[in-house]
Order: sequence, then structure tokens, then C-alpha cells
Amino acid sequence: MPAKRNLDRATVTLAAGIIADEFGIESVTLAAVAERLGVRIPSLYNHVAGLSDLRQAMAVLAAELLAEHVRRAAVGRSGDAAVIAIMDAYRAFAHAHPGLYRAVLRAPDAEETRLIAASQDVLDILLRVIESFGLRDGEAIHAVRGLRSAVHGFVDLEVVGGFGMPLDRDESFGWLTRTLIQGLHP
Amino acid sequence: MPAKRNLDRATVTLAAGIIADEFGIESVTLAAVAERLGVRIPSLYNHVAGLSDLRQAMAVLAAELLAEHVRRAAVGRSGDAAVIAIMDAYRAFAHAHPGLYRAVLRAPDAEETRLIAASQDVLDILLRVIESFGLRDGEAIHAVRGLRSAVHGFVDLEVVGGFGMPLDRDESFGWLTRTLIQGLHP
DNA sequence: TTGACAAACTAATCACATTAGTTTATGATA
DNA sequence: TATCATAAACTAATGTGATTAGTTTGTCAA
Repeated sequence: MPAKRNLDRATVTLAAGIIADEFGIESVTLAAVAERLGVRIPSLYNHVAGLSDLRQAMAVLAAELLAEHVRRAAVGRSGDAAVIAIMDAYRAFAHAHPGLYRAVLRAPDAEETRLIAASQDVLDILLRVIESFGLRDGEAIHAVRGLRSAVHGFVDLEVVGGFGMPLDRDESFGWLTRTLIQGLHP
Repeated sequence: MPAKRNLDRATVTLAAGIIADEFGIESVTLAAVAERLGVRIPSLYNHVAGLSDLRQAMAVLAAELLAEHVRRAAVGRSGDAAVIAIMDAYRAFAHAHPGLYRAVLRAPDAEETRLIAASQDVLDILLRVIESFGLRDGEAIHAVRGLRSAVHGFVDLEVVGGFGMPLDRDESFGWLTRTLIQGLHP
């Protein structure tokens, strides 16, 4: 008895995201997604154009969720507090959605408009906050890149289990954030 | 006419590394490695215990090369210059071996002593330099984590093509390094 | 009521990983 | 020198996942 109209691209993508968060990004196969949705593999092709398109859709979903998360954290704040809030929100998102978070970077096609827009949103939020610090020339761009590299690197190593020592990771992240913020003050 | 004794584990791993650097880590398949070595797929099983073992071997190779690279950069230097040299060497390695570099990030199995040792080497080199700055308590650990997160995040974003704007990336990396070094001075 | 369409399905094919079992070159030993 | 155990190659077969082609069947609108 085929042809029940419950599936769509968003539902398929969400299922993939849940699998990614729960079992890791490498466990996201069409077979796994189909099974979770109670459907045969080829049925997924009505909604996504194959595995790499599904990965692309996951990247877009992740980037948009992340941007929303960061936006909420930044609103109503400014200066050091805004930077800290953004960094913390970014990290919290990666913790809450480790699989989805990794999908952003693995996007097969980095040219996709929605993905670019959502990624740019995050950077713009950060850039606007940093510009208020009154840095000159391209220094604000360097700072944005530095902050983004730092958060990304930190959470990537965390998610992968790269920090062996038992010392509190929150404190390490605080040190990193504070140190970079000091570099924003001329 | 089988049985020519030229292959061994190191050769297979190296071939995989070259493929990874040239075409990306996801292009490392037993099929691709076998073809490059002019051999049938099952022959590889005489030297590695399957694809996931091959990935482990690549991680070990990468970690040891990276540690060696960083060690050479650090020797004979101290203070700020040592930190800068280490950061630059780390980044240069990732640029020279983008595929291998990504291979090292997988969480090491607890039994993989060589991988753990090589990874620890890099951290120890950094830790020894940083301890000379005279930070107190666990602060040296926070600093090591911060520096590592920063380099890793930066090169990961670079390799993935995450920096859209044309502003010089070397300068951005310099800003990041300098800013973190400032945090090492009490 | 019916017909077009969307969305499910089955079947077939291809690539890759893995295992089992076979062949052969090589190096040590009688 | 002959032979023999072994390591390293091979062929063959199996399983999983992705993909495409072609078929069936609900559903909605005319």
C-alpha cells in the first residue's frame, strides 16, 4: 500500500540530522534514513536527489539553525558580553547537535546560496559586534576570523574527543574567549 | 604470476596518504589504493586489516609526521618566537598534507599507543614552551588547549574553504597568534 | 467519476568492503 | 641441490549501500 503523503524534503533532512547527532555523521546513509522513516530507499529520491544532496540539505539546515541560535544570543547585548554570548551560543549549538554541526563543514557544494547566506549571517552578527570596538582597517576581519577559528577548533576537538586531560573544558574555553577579547581592545 | 614482495604496511599507508592529500580523505578507498599500487583489493588485506585499520595507520603516520615537523620548528627557540614557530609549522603541515592532516583527527582507540604518543608529543612540545612563561595552576593547560584549538580551527576552515573574503589569510593567522601570545604574558 | 500526478514500490545494476579458499614465489633447511 | 613452509599475491563469492528504470496506487481537482 504505497503513496501516503507524509514525507517531504524537510522531514527527510531532519531524520538525517537526528541520526547524525545520535550516531555520528558517517552513520547517515540513505539506508539508515529510509529505515528510520519506515520507507524503502528509492522512495527518498522523491525528496532528495541522492546522498550528496541530502548532505547539502543537512548543511543548510545546520547553518540556519546555528545562525538563529547565535542571533538570539547576541540580541540586546554589546561589547565583551556580546562576544562571550556569541561564542557560548556557538559552542552550545555544536554540543547539542554534534552531527549536524559537522555537516556544515562537509557540504559537498559550498556554493549553495542558502548555505552561504546562513554562514554569512553568523559572521555578520560577529562582525557588527566587533566593529563597535573601533578597530581599524581590516583588523575587524582578522578578529572575526580569529574568533571563528577559535570556537570552531575548540568544539571540533571537543566533539572528536581531542582533549584528553580532565581539566575543566569550560574554563579552557573561557580562557580562550577572554584572551581573544583582550585583543579587541586597542 | 602473484607473489612479488614489494608491498608492506608502510607503503600501503603512504599510498593512502598521497591519495588523501591529492583527492581528499573521502577518496581513500581500498579500491583506489589497490589501483594506485597495481594490485587487487584483497591483496591489501595482507598488510592492513581493512579500511578502518588503514585509516588508523594513516592517523598514526600523520601524527608522527606532524610531531616531527613541530619538533623541528621548536628546537633552539623559546618564548614568543617558539610559540610562533610552532603555530606556523603546524599550519604549514596542514597545508602541505591536507588529507593526512584530516586523518589524524579521528578519536584514537585506547589501544593505539603510537597515535596517542605522537599526539601527546605535539602537545608536550607546546606545553614545555608555555610553562616557561610562568603561568600558574592549570593555566598552562588552558593555554595549550587554546592555541591548539586556534590553529586547528584556522587551518580546518582554510582547507575547507571557509574564509570567503580576499583579505590576506597569513595576516589573519598572525593576528590570532599574536593575540593569544599576549594572553600568555601576565 | 475519472484522469493526471505525486509518491510510494520492486527489480536490476554498480561500486566497494570483506571473507574464503587457491596459487606461487622466496628463503630456509635437509 | 631439492624440497617445503610461508607469505603474499590471486580468483570467486557475498553483503551492503547508492542509484536508475520502470511499475503501481492513492489523492485531488476537474
